[in-house]
Amino acid sequence: MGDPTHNPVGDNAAMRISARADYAVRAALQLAACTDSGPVKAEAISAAQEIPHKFLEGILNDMRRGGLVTSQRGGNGGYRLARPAAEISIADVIRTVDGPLVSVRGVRPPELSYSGPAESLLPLWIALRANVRQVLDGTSLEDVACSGLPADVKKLAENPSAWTNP
Amino acid sequence: MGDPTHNPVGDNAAMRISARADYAVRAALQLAACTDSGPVKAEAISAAQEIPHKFLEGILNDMRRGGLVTSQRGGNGGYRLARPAAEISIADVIRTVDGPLVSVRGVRPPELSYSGPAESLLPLWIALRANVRQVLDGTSLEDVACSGLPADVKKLAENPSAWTNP
DNA sequence: GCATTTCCTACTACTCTGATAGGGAAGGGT
DNA sequence: ACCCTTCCCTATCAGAGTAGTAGGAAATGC
Repeated sequence: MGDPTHNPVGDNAAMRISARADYAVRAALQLAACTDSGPVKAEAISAAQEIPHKFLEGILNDMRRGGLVTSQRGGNGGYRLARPAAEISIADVIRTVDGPLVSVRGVRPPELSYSGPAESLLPLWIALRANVRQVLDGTSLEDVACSGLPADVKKLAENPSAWTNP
Repeated sequence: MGDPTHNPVGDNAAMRISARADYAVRAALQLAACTDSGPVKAEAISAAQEIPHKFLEGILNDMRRGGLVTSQRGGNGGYRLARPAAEISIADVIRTVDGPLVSVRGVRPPELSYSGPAESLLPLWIALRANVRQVLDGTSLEDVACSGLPADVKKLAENPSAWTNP
């Protein structure tokens, strides 16, 4: 008992950022960087960020439907951000391609209800979500691509213990 | 364009707490509550928290292998916490049944590397993870089951805007 | 030896993830 | 008018993970 080499069920994490979300954010950052040089082709983004290009096409399409980017077909078409990079948060991008930021058992925290000794679990999930939002809603594409992370986020990332695995 | 009724791809969230993790925490809380009354049967937990009992059995087993609970078979056997409830964090429980807290595309943040305008994405994920840890590592079973959430967590949960969906 | 309760293995149904393939539709240049 | 480029749409796929269910073997206490 108390087996120190215990490995959980899978090697999969409890809260995971999907490849879609990661790719979407990186694509958006690429668009934020190349701001005043006309539309950027999917192929260019795919090459710059090493994202499978057909997969990326689908993601860019979702972002267009979500109103995050606009597109132009033909000759030298491509994509560009629909709004200034400073007005698009990382959370906006993730929500657009992956839905709500945080859920528990598939439902958003406010829809949950617990009883007995688990009653205070609901406020805990709410606090967790609030903390996730603080980082992802509070950081814009411009912050990441150019001007540097917001002060509070930078502070979190500067703590060396934040970089170590459990 | 900018379709206001846009619904992402699935209705699934970006970062989700699985049913396993939610059940595991609630079961552990139930054990934390019934501390000095001998071992608690899986069936009792399952009834109290409305968790499918065969599913719960598997989860309790994982927690035993992970050294979080001890078990006793036969007559009036059951489960109890292996350590005092104040010394087991919510993160401990989740890691035991679901692996690492946060991952991006299946790998833990420190293993990632980004280039170009996405370079500052790594510290962002690190900050995100730090914030998740702050809540889940900083809250014990006892906090949730009896003594009330830690001050900083309570503060997060008291903000009304934390309770609204985007 | 018998009831109880944990422990183990296997199985199922379904969904999600991370892609790939092929072609159709729009736009621009000449 | 033509053609080339680039986005846009639909379909398909293999593999993995999720949430359970089922049946029985092994331990414990009376």
